[in-house]
Amino acid sequence: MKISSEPSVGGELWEMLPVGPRRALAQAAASEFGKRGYHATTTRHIAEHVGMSPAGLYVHYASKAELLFTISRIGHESVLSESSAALEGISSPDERVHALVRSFTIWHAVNHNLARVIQYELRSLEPKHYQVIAAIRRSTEALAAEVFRPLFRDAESLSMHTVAILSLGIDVARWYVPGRSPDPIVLGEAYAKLARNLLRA
Amino acid sequence: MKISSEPSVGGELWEMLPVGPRRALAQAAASEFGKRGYHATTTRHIAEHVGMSPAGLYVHYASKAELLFTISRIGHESVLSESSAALEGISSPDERVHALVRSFTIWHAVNHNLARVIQYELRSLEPKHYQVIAAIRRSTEALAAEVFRPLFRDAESLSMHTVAILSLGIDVARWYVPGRSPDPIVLGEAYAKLARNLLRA
DNA sequence: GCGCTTACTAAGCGCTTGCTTACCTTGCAT
DNA sequence: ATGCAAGGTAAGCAAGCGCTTAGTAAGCGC
Repeated sequence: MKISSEPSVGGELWEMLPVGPRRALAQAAASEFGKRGYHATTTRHIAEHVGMSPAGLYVHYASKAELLFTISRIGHESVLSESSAALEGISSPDERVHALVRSFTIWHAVNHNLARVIQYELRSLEPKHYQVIAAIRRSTEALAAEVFRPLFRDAESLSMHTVAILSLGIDVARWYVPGRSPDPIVLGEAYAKLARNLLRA
Repeated sequence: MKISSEPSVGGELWEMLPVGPRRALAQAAASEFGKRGYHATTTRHIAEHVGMSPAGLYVHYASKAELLFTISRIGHESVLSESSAALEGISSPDERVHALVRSFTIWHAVNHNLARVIQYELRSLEPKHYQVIAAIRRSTEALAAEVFRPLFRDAESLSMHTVAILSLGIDVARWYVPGRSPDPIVLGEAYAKLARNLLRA
């Protein structure tokens, strides 16, 4: 049943936005926010990135905050859906751990710029936006905990190991440098093995 | 020889600054930068935090950037010295790994606010300041690699495992919440065991 | 007592910020 | 042909920013 659509490592990230200025602005904002941080990035930076006047941005987005929200939502939904997709058809607990960690790590390596935004700019979201994002994050964490649960007895130990393994993937966004760091797929495979070592207590 | 001075978990962090407004301002800035981020924090926030007028800050620091540099340097030097101190008198490779990870993790949990600044505001440093900070970071990473080296054959594997284990400690700064998260010492002990599991390949 | 340094404040300057306004095209249904 | 919505620009506004200036008050050596 996986003939027509392979996982294809982060291809259709921006597909939920129409081709055109709305998508281009979101991509530009993701790039700039990821490089400089939300508060250090000006609307003029973003506009210039797409070759538009500063005012042109407001034809497509109501505010800089809405741009951050859009980006953050797309990123979080992508992580969740790719993690979920990676588990499809896999039933062995060990293999499920492997598939999840591998997918999660690869996502943060391939999309390290966007990952920085969604992981480190949560506090820059407006309260109403944050609530929406937080809900998606809870789903992702719940999915991970569900995958790791078969390997644990007590909830406390499960919780700590879940946090630790997600930490490994998330922190990739902080240190990953395209040229100097390992290939995403190599890294994902290595981290998946690391996680399985970590989980045999 | 350890009669008078125990490690004492992050006690003398600010002692290199004289008691008084200079120290108070640094602590206030660390607190505000950690909470809101460097670029979202204004000099008025910091001044208000110590009950001073916005202009009073500039009697003790030349700029907001110098405040960030001072904080970052103190934090990085503290991590390095505490990590180094934790290894004193320990010769068994396994125990050295345990001591380092334990100390590193505890530091990031106890000082999670300052840790956020030193780990996530590197790009906010001015180029000249960054060079100084980067040198300290290289020392810390070298220390960690030295501790892990006895357990590895090839340099590539050592490098990846070093990054991964430091990731665990650093990412504590991102998610740690004083009331809801484990006690720093408990967490440090747990993560040290995690790291030893991780390192038996 | 005097002069000088140190620590601080009130006021505000120059600049940048996010965003708005007024206007100008272009494409297209009627 | 024409009316009009959609997408863009030039100019600029109000607010907030880091930081400076001018002045005050207290402490201290002599």
